[in-house]
Amino acid sequence: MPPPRKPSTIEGDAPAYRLERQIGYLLRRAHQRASAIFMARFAGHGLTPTQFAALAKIGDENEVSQNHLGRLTAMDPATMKGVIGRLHARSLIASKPDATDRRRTLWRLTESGAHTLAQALPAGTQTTEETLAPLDEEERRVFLELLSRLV
Amino acid sequence: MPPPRKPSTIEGDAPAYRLERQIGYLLRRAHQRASAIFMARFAGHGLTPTQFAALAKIGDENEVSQNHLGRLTAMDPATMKGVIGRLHARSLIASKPDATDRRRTLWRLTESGAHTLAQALPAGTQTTEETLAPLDEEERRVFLELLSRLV
DNA sequence: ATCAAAACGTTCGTACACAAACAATAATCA
DNA sequence: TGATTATTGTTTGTGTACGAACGTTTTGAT
Repeated sequence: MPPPRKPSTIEGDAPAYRLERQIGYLLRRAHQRASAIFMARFAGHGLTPTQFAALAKIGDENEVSQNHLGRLTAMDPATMKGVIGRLHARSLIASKPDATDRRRTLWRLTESGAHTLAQALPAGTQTTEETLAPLDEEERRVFLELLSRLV
Repeated sequence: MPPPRKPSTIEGDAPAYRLERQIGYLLRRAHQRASAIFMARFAGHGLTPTQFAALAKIGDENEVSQNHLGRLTAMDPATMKGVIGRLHARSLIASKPDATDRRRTLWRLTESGAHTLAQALPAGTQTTEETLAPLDEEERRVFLELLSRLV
């Protein structure tokens, strides 16, 4: 007669639900690590990942409304408001009302913002490089391909 | 003689830095999506991803100190404090002082917490399933393998 | 046994992330 | 045109995430 099955908390018996196998958990940890690498690389620039993303996209677009920028950078309006506010407080961006839509505020880089962005851009590339360091070239390609399909 | 390279902000010319190719950005978006799926699946249980992770690990460990639980679930002490506090406020967990180390607080599931965890566990598995839906079996295996090496 | 270093948990401050509700404006369509 | 619907941006509230500084307790090295 086999020994009775013990509850999963007993030593030597693996739990049924393995946290470290859930993608949600792994994505959270990978994102934590990527953010930490980013913050270290950008320490001298004083930019967070979302602030840098917003700055880069404003640079690309030249002029963009707040909600549209949120869609371009995957931030909801409430989050965007905060990010914009902090960039604006540092005079990295400036606004003007949209001439044809009085609901909109258009944002663009200031000279200082363009300068900050240009200075910071290499750190962006380096961050991706360092975050992917555990993988070789082929693995990186595959990983980015699969990750892109999960967003 | 090739045309001169224009600055990245000019129409029709792709920017040098592509936000949507940076893993940090992709990880943030994938994590956002995974969290949204989690919250939908766990709406009836009233648990966030971190709360569920903590509950599951306390269940595995039977009895665990606050900082140790933080290491098991990838939360720093300040974050752990908040998560523990909310679980405790709902009486899903209970504490007692560690007999041999007066700095420590040991946490365990209450009956209600064990019940809630048991009820919620299937939703955990379903969340991973739904989050990985865009990938086939082989792709999931590869993705989890690579992601595990990036945490 | 003592003293320095480490670990435990707390507090404060800043920054995402998002639901929900809201006023103002614009777009749509009957 | 006039009413309905959608979009833009704001506010409030809750929940991670983490740096930094702190008091208490334990550990380790001398």
